[in-house]
Amino acid sequence: MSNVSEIYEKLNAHYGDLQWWPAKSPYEMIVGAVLTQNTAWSNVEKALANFGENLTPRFVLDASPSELANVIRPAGFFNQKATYLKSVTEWFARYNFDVAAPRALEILRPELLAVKGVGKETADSILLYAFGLPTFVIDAYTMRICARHPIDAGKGYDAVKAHFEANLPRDVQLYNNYHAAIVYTCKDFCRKRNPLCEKCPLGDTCRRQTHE
DNA sequence: CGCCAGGGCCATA
DNA sequence: TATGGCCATGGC
Repeated sequence: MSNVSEIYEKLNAHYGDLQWWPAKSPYEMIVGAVLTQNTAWSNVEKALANFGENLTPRFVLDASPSELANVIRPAGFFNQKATYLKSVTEWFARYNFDVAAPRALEILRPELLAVKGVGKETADSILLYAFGLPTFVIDAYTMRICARHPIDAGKGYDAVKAHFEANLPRDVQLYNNYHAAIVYTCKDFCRKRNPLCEKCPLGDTCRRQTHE
């Protein structure tokens, strides 16, 4: 029984089965994954809302860089992200903007990592939450949980990802739910500024019981 | 006012 | 391979 699975049991007991990502469609999920890079989700929501009826691959591909940048302005880094959205959408076009057909993780992940603006976290998020493939997502929240709890996951994205996957059944629903629960936990309790360790589902194993 | 947010790219050593 | 600078908005 590893700490990885023990922590999951506690999170699942608190949050239940989330089966998550705040998006109405796979393409919206992909756009959100890029827009949320080092950005508060509240700002991503504003940018997504700015698309209106234009949250489509066609609009993103056809819009001028400055036009697209203006739409996503509230999400920050808008010039970079405009080009990133175009490049990831061009990649998605290879698959007819369709996530339904069977895809191999071993093919899609290297392809995504070769896309400008798609790093490991964004790639894994897209693969797990849009394509439904079993790859564990590591983000700043996951790193924070690892730092505050007795999880000897090693250092760096690849090591932490490998540690989680090695200690869990290779299951898409589980990966989805686990990462979602980590995000909820960090937003609700395990915050950087005002952590609520007393009420946190993981409070009993937290190394940071006291607030500075 | 400063710090932070669900990263990633690029230059440099 | 591993840092550091850079990108930028909005909430607190």
